[in-house]
Amino acid sequence: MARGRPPAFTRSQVVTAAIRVADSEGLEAVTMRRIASEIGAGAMSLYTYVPDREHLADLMVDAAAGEFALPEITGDWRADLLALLTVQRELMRAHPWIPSVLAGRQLAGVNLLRFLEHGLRALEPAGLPGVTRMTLLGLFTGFVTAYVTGERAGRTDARDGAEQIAAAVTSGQFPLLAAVLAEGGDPDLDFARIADWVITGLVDRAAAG
Amino acid sequence: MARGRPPAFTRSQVVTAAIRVADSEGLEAVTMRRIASEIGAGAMSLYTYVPDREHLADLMVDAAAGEFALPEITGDWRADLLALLTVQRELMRAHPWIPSVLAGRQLAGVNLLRFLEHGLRALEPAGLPGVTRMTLLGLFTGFVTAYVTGERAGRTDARDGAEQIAAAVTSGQFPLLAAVLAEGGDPDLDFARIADWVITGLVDRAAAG
DNA sequence: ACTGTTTTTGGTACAGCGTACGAAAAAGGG
DNA sequence: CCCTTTTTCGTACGCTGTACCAAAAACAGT
Repeated sequence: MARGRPPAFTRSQVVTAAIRVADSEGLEAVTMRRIASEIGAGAMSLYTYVPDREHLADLMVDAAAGEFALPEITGDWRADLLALLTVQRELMRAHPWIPSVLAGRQLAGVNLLRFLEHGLRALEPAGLPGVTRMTLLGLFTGFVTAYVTGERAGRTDARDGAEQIAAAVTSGQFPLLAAVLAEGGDPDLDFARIADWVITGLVDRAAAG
Repeated sequence: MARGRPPAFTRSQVVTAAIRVADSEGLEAVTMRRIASEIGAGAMSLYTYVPDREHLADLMVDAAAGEFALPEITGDWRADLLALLTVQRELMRAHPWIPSVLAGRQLAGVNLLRFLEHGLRALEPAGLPGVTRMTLLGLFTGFVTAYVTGERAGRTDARDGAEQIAAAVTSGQFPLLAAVLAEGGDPDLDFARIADWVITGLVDRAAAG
């Protein structure tokens, strides 16, 4: 068995290098040549392990998801879902490029399916039909994505697109926005609290029909 | 006044052409050369109207948002927010590439700020602090994005990544997922109902603290 | 030991990308 | 009529993904 020239690398090696580069330099730094040189391979050798660049990005997301252990199921669906969403948040905070790979698509890698299966288990005691549970889990992930995005924007927008907002506010076209920004106030809406609103609010109403 | 050679095109012309191409052939078909030839300009002439390709994408999102009129505010925040989210959904359905431009970032174009201002107005009767209102609106948008993404995935994944899911299901690693998929059942969770869960669930709990 | 067979490696090459640069063109002001 | 200002767009460069293919490296059978 094992005919042919033996592989000098592994798919996991490729994907891991790509994740490392994306984490430190952004997704646009992940080029085939760059990742190849990162592991000491020729550029074209990557194509033995990965069909193309787009597929590589998908594999990166799934591999990143695989880094995180899923919390035990306790049977308390509120707590279990909160724990799951907290892990998803950690995942996106650790790998800020994930939302842009996931955007507008729905991947089905093993580790992502693991998350989904876990969510279905957590939701079991709530007694909802299958389709509803699936839909809710998709929405939960959407919330986490939106929260993390807003969280990071709050940290960077202050320097980044601030002049655009400032101009808009001074223009007087957006009085409520201006008022809210003037009012300031610490965000201090911690993740656990909002996530609990989302979870409880949605599941309760879904159960009510 | 008006010194110098007069412009042969307008920024809006560029952005409109880019939107048309993105709508019919996807965002990756939006290249500088392509858009230029679309309006009959030389490739480099675009840079008079747009700083670079990334900025063009941002302008596309804002211009697309500008196509949609915002519904009247009635004072019933539940209905008003539902109407707003419905418009946002229409926007993303009309321009499926929007989520991938928005992913992981927070734009501040005039038309997007108009949406935000409108949401703040709709939320006024709910009597929430400014920061909370802002956060909720961000989450609502995240919900719409997730819903639309799931909606389209339901239509295309059946042909697209189905073999990946099928393999996972047959593997026996994901019993609950397998059960849910076997159970089938029409999604039939219409947007208005779920959006109302989200709105009411979140606002109620936010009001409760 | 030699000769297929099979697989991986990675160099070369190509089309297409964003865009820097600069000469030509087209307007108004003096 | 020329000077200044602005826009136009051809040319060019470095970078991208990746098709193609010869060379290399392993095993199987004789």
